[in-house]
Amino acid sequence: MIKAKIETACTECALSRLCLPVALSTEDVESLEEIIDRPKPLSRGDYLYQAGDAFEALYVVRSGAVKTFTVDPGGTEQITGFYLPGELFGLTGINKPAQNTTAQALERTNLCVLPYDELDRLCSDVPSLARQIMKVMSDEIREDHALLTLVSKKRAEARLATFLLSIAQRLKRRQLPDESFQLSMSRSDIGNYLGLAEETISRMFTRFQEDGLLAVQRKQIDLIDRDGLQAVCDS
Amino acid sequence: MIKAKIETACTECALSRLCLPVALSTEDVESLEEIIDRPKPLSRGDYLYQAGDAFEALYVVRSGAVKTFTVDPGGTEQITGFYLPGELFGLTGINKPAQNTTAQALERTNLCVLPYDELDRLCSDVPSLARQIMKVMSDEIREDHALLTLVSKKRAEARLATFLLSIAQRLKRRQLPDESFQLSMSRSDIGNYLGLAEETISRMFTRFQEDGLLAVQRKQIDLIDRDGLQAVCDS
DNA sequence: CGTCTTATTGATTCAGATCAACGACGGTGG
DNA sequence: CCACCGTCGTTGATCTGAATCAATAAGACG
Repeated sequence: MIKAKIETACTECALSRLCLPVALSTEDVESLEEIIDRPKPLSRGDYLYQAGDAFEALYVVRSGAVKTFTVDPGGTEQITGFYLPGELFGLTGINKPAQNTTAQALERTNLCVLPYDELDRLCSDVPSLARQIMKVMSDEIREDHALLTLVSKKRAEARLATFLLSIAQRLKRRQLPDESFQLSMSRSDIGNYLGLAEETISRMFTRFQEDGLLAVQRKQIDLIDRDGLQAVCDS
Repeated sequence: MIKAKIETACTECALSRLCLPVALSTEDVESLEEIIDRPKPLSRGDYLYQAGDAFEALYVVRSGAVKTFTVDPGGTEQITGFYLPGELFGLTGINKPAQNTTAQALERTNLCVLPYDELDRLCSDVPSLARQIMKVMSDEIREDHALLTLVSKKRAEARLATFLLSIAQRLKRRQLPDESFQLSMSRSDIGNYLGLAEETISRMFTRFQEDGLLAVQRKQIDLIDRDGLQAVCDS
């Protein structure tokens, strides 16, 4: 079957342990399987949905990366998350009339799409699925609180060091290289996310490099001294 | 019945329109009713639960006020929310081994306690209850994102003005006085929440007063020029 | 190969933190 | 009921981290 490469079943998917199926029986995964859509890959810059769109689905990144952001009434943009392979997003739309977030691909990206009305129906039959969704939501709330602490209480170096270690840790969980990787987002995106100017991000990268913590070449990052970076996180 | 005053049923409760029962049938509210516990009032400073405690329940404020906060590995405290009458909290513990948040009463406070294992069982029978909990969680995520934008992108005056208008709006929804009210949290708590020093909060209060936006007497706040305050939010 | 975007680096400014001192409540016990 | 003490809030002076403004450099892409 030609579509085989794209239509990887959940049961075959290397990410399934990290995704929704984690708490489900084989049988329940098969029910989930039936409602999942795997659309054609998105290109860098493509929107998955925009603020104001009807809420239709949850999404899981299979490959590539996605950012989500809100725009407040005054036009201020705030990036609320970067999503890497195996990560579920789109939860802010649940039971809301419309999306208030926009989601955009940061590079060529493949997704699993979980249409929400069918997912919701499935939740009635499979309580553990509802429970798993709630767990993912409560994880998201906790992560948001950690980010708030970072942005509200830590200095610029600590913010960037924490960000980099978080990316590395998430790559590692997906068994992707975590010492040497490509950032898919711009300096300006990182700054927006961390509440810093893009110039500050640049300067911090330079400083980390001078301090022998990492090697930077544009978007390519090589972690050299993780303990050192970890120490910077607490400053 | 002597306990009548404390044991106000959900169906009688003025807050029920704002609380979980909003999406439930009378019958389902009665099921919910059966699992709700209404303990004796808490005094200022009492802990509802602390980080590390087992996750046992969700909570609704009936009167008084509660703050929740996290403490990161380095000991940094971050207040993650203030909860007023009718507001549900405790969601970060769902499907987690333990609380990572601490909840503390800011003044004499009455609560409704929803034991989670029973609530979870009820969710299997009443899909709209699960849906309503998910909605509250996704609300919380959205609010956290709004707070992140506030802390990461706005100046001190805008942060405090937004905070005050948000309190007023929430009081109004509960039909409580929203022009003239008592803040139950300290300057230091407000500063912690908004990512500012307590001295800065003090100075902003003074400035707002000089500008004729409000009158402050210690914890007593009287809003004078809401449009003016609103304008400060966008600066 | 030229153009456009993204990143880097430097100079200067500024908002808010920090340090320090004082004042005003409010709770407690005599 | 009043006086004391401790906490909380206010105000002032100074410092500093990061923003902003400005210019250049380095890729990316057509």
